[in-house]
Amino acid sequence: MPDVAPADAPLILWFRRDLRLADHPMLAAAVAAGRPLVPVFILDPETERLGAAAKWRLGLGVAAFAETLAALGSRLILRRGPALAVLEALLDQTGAAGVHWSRAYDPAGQARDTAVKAALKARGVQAVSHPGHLLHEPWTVETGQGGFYRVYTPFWKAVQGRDVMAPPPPPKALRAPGGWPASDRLDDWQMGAAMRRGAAVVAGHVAVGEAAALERLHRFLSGPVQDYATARDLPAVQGTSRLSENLTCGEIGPRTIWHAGMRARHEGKAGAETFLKELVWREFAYHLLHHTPHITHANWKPEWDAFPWRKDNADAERWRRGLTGEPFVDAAMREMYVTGTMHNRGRMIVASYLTKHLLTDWRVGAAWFDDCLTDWDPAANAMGWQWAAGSGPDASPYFRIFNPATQAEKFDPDATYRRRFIAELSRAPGPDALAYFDAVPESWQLNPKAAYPAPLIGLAAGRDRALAAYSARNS
DNA sequence: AGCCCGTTACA
DNA sequence: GTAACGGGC
Repeated sequence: MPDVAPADAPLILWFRRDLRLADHPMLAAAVAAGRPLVPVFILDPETERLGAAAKWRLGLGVAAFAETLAALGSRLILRRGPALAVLEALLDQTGAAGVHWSRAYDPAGQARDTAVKAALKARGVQAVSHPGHLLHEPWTVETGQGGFYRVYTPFWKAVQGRDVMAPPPPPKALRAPGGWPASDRLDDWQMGAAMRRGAAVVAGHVAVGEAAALERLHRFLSGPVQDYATARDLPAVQGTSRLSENLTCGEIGPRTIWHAGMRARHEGKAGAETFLKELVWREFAYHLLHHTPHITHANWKPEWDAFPWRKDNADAERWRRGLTGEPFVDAAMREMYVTGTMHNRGRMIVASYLTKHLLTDWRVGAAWFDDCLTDWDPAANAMGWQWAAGSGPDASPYFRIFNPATQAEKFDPDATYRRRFIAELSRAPGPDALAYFDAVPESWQLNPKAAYPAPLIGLAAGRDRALAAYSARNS
């Protein structure tokens, strides 16, 4: 639409999970428009619904981003309520010419954004959504037949040779409006309320903000990337970039990571290609989420609706508490409580154990990850759980059941990881193992001196039971 | 991005 | 005896 608003009418920049200055197409476009800018973060119902750890972590990101904006002579206005109502009030208060944001790809976010865009356009103001969260818009990657990809490897082949937009540089200054609209105080939002005791423990393991994210990227590419292909599988080793936490809040853009990874590959750094492939796994998850949004809540393959998953149950509660008696499983579950993240190897093992050995619905596990992960991502969590359960695309066949003991021998041969997180296995437990008891709810009444529990189910018996349930459904 | 068991090849 | 490999789950 033609821009007929007065020249000094500001633009509202609606920030969501894009809390950065660099590699930010929306911000670059808004700065180029030359108008005063009113950055806003809205605690809307969709954001309120985040899991405890994700919401707490997002709050830290918002605080850091507000400081970043302040250093540029701008501000981050905080408002709470349904997004459309908040934006309409801000439009009235500022006389803004329009609202810009970076696109969301999850079903709830998309539904919200579609309604907001329609309503704003009906008011006669600009409503512009921009790319930025992904390397490529999901609808632009197509198979030869014009469909979407269901299998990772062809997706990777389609994506690896594509040009990725060069990241726009960060703006040096942001033009302030003549006056600032009122802002809530972040502390009043209590975004960490649901974390209870856990926040104090997990706080020691986060790296918040754009500068911290870039530091992680550069540290990784200047060393650990060389061993990434093998070290990434060892949970006792810090062999990964750990950027998932920053990516999910948008404190770093995927295009920045892509170009840095490509440079490392050109420089002949071993592991760089494997690293790029992991970034493309994230991209693939969003591709699937866009084309099959039911992946978040329903079996991706509907024939799995007949499978007799157990709903939530006492075994699943033991799993949540890191008390299955299976050391690799419990170490990983406790790692999540202590650090807010879980090593990828651990995620595959605990998901296999819950869905196969404990025959429990993958949605029970996915819901727990929603609540506990500071790096929670709607696309990756859904794809990962369905991959593990066997109900997803490009999924492991059902019979691919992880054996936690075999996995431990292969990937944690000296038990460093298991002992790091399970106090009961050491006479002198280390700080991470003890921190678990400080992080969990007091109502669990856990104590590091208690005996480590016997396994919930034998590994062979659990495997046989899962295979039997599967073949009963297929005969 | 698995596991397990049977077979085979070779020390 | 044990490592490597393949097929079926």
